[in-house]
Amino acid sequence: MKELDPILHSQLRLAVMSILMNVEEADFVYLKEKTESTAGNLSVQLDKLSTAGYITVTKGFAGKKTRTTCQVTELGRKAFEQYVEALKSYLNL
Amino acid sequence: MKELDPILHSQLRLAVMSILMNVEEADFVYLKEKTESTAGNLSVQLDKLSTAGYITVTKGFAGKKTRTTCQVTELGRKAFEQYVEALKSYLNL
DNA sequence: TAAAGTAGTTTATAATATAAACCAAATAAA
DNA sequence: TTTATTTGGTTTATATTATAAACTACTTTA
Repeated sequence: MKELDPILHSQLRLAVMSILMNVEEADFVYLKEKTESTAGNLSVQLDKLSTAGYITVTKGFAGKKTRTTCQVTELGRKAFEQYVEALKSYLNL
Repeated sequence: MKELDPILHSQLRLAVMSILMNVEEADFVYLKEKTESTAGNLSVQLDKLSTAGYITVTKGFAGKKTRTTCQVTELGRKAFEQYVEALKSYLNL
């Protein structure tokens, strides 16, 4: 049986990646709302995705407020697609 | 976003369930080989699935050797199907 | 009958996820 | 204008989970 990438096999990280696969970019606040996660948890998981090279995290400003935006990388896109393929063999899809 | 049943969202437990969904029953040794897990890990995860009511574990004999066989329950079958549905929304399938 | 193998379980440890506590800047209220 | 309050996060402590190592009991082989 295929290995399931442990970086992606986590509910919150998978949710974040799932969102990022369908948009150009998404910011911290949006991801937090969409995933209904706590800020702390989200922050940690974004770090892990970023450290793995699956997303880029950019800190900027929206007016005077800080704004953290995320984008999936090419590596992340590939990892996600491979994860989906691996999972299919478990789910009988 | 839908919740992913934490009992199923574990590589080894998911692998076991995936196997059991397609066969009448499977024994410990077979599951261990198929999943390439250690006996200890498998034993623990079978317990969890059993405690959740997702599988039944029956201890019997094959000749003089002990033989532990597992079967998925109706509850387990439903949980697995719901898990698949929930995952689909993450994977864009 | 001693050694090695089989079929597991129990327990200790490492890794993970999660939330609570915290911090800094901006805005609102007194 | 100083003092709450809110916003947008990060760091750290804790609970949960996964995993393998160590162990048990019984069987087969030498």
